[in-house]
Amino acid sequence: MAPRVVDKEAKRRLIQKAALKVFARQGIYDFKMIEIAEMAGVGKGTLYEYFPSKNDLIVGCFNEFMTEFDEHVASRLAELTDPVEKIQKLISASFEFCLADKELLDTLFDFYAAGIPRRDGKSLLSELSPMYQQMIAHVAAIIDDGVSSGVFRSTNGKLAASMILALIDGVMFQIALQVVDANAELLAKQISDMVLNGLLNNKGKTT
Amino acid sequence: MAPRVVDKEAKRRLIQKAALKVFARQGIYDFKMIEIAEMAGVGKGTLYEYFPSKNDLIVGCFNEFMTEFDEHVASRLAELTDPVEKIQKLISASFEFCLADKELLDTLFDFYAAGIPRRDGKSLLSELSPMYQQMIAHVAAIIDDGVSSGVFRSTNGKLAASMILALIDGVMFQIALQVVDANAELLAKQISDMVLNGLLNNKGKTT
Amino acid sequence: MAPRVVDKEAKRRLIQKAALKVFARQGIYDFKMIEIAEMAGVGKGTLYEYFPSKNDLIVGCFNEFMTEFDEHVASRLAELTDPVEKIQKLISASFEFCLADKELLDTLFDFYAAGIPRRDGKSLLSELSPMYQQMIAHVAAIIDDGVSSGVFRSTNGKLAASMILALIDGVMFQIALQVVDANAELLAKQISDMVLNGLLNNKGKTT
Amino acid sequence: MAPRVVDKEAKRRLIQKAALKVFARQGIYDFKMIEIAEMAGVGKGTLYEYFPSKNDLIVGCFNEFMTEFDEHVASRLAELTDPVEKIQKLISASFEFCLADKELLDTLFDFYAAGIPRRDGKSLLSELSPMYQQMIAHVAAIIDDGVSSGVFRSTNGKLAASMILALIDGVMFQIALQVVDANAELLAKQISDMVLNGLLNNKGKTT
DNA sequence: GATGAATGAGGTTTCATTCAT
DNA sequence: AATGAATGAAACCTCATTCAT
Repeated sequence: MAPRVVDKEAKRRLIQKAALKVFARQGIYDFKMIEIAEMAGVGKGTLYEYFPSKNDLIVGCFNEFMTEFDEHVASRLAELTDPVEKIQKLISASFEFCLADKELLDTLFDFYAAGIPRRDGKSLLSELSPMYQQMIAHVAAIIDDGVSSGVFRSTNGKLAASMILALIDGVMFQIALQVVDANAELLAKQISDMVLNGLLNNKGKTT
Repeated sequence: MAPRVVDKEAKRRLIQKAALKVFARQGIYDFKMIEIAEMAGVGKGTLYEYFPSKNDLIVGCFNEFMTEFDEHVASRLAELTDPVEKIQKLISASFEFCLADKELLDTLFDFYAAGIPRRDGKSLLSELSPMYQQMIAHVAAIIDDGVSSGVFRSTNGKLAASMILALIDGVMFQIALQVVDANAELLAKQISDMVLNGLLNNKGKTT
Repeated sequence: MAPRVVDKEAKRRLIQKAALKVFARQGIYDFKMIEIAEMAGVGKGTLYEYFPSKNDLIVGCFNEFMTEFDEHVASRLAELTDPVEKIQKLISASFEFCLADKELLDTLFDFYAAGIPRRDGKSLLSELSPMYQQMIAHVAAIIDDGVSSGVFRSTNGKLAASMILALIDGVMFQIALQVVDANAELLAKQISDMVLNGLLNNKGKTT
Repeated sequence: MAPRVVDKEAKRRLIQKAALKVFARQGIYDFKMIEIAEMAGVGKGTLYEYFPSKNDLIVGCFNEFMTEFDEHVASRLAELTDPVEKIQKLISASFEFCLADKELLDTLFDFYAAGIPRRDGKSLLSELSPMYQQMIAHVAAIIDDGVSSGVFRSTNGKLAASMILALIDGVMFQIALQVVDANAELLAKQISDMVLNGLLNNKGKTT
């Protein structure tokens, strides 16, 4: 005699999954609500039971994406203590996550662009900036740690962290743009190499 | 016999300038044609004399942006011969250009996101991918040059070029996101440093 | 689970009825969609639920008109066997139908004009030509029948059928133009008389 | 020292000719002023030197058409005195004129439809109705003449005139619709035959 | 809770007309 | 007199959102 029980959380995720599929195909600006409804196999009205508006749906998907990304990376770094390993893992885990689902990657930069504060101070994804700031702080802590222990040369940890994340984002972008191959392992290795060793041929130099 | 004579090219640029201002404020998806017309001080119909459609206007502005960027960077590298200097100049010139006009920067990532190929192979800015590929090739040539002359350690030039451009893009994004300060000189120096020297404290090591 | 249930077919006809009223007042080229929406007592968007475009709405009304006309005439001829009676009935039934609703008549010639193939082979109402051809064939069969049975003098049935339909259309046009009175009975009688007896005073002639 | 002399009347006709070409291709509702300007090889502004508005251009072309038609028919009937010959000539001259220029024919029914008075009393070509009335009167006079002289059986001249013109219009329409062949001579003969002799096989009957 | 028919605000685009040259 | 660049009113059509069922 219990009323029909609906797992609201599950249906919400169903809709978000459908939305991400649509985003990947059309971007976050050109899709129609009906397309997501159809992709999810529900009625248009149902979307509004779970998301009060089109924008809320986009924001919801973005938040879900960021949460999962954070969790994924955090879980990978959990056991590590060596700063070098942590940086290497951060890079490889980021690629792992974003390349696991090609559709995510296509949408990532829509999210990124939508997170940039506009002249009027508004932006669709106003949460992106603080989230990004946190990531930088997190990585900066790793680097500062490495500098303290002498494994990294003395540098501004926050700035170095920025660079590392920038490099990851930039390469991810090139993958999405299809100007580099989506070879997660090779890229992660190469990035780690550049980040750690730089370009110059100064091995063995004594000056 | 002849009616009003106008410099169509100049007016076209006037409209593009106005469009970029509007893009910076509203993004390339949320603006209205009337807003650009008003910003440019012309009638709505006039826009359509110069750009056949809203999309063409966006594409036109993007092409203008890329052309100017290329020209700027090319002019800065023109006289240089040293690969290290070239890389340093590439980085600093990129920041110079993009930070000179804050409005451009806000729009850059809309352009970037709009250039990513969609599942159906179409994208609003289908020219971005080949243009980016060219930039990579150009930078790769510099690096290969440096490897040949022994100033850079042996590395895959194309991949390294990707990394450098990725780093620039990624940092630019963080500036737009307002998570790092828009200090062009400092950033360029820092990026050059990381690119050239890496993070590891290996000076003086002999193997 | 089910939302509002509506008889879509009935609403479609409602819209068509409203459209014909507007056509009668403004013609099929000068009306605005909002006018039909208001006449039908629905929202503008609703029109597009039932007709994908303005042109489709016009075409839909035309098809409805032709279907009803055909059905009306067919029903009137159903029981008849005598070719003379059939021709007379065809003429009178045509007038009956078109004069029953003055609004139809005003629109008929918009439809006719819109059915004429343009230089490029396209026309708004491309179905008119084959439909008309069928009508001719149908009437021609009646005439051929009458020629066989000797009640009509020997003649080209298809050509004679053309003439009869031409006469009906032409008179209908004059009624719409308000240069002859819309007296269906008198006109039908007069037309039948001309068609059957001609103008010449040759009764009693022996050669 | 005479200023540039422009034959305004000639240029006006040039524009009208161009307009009729465009009408034939697109109809009188779907064309654009620029199309006529280009067809005529003049600038858009020039059209407005000769016709104050788009509607005036249409009306001007229509008037030109009707004037030429009237003149053509009148000239053909000029020398005739026999009512039967006059009727035959009226029919053949009408076809002659309208089939001489296929483009005219395609536009004729746009003009006709545009001449039908709307519910609001307005119509684009308000002159059509009185002009048509005059034609009927003219033909009616011929018929009345024939009735007086005994060559036609007693009939309502005005009504018979209507029928004859209706028949001509109706057949012309079928030619435009491409459901009968544009064989002017055959059709004229056939129409004359039907008009004069009717369909019934009553030759030789003595009742 | 779920649905999709209905809606109308809103935005792109067209094009007749104007008028400076 | 001739022109075509500029204009903005006007109208089609879309689609997020609502809400009766």
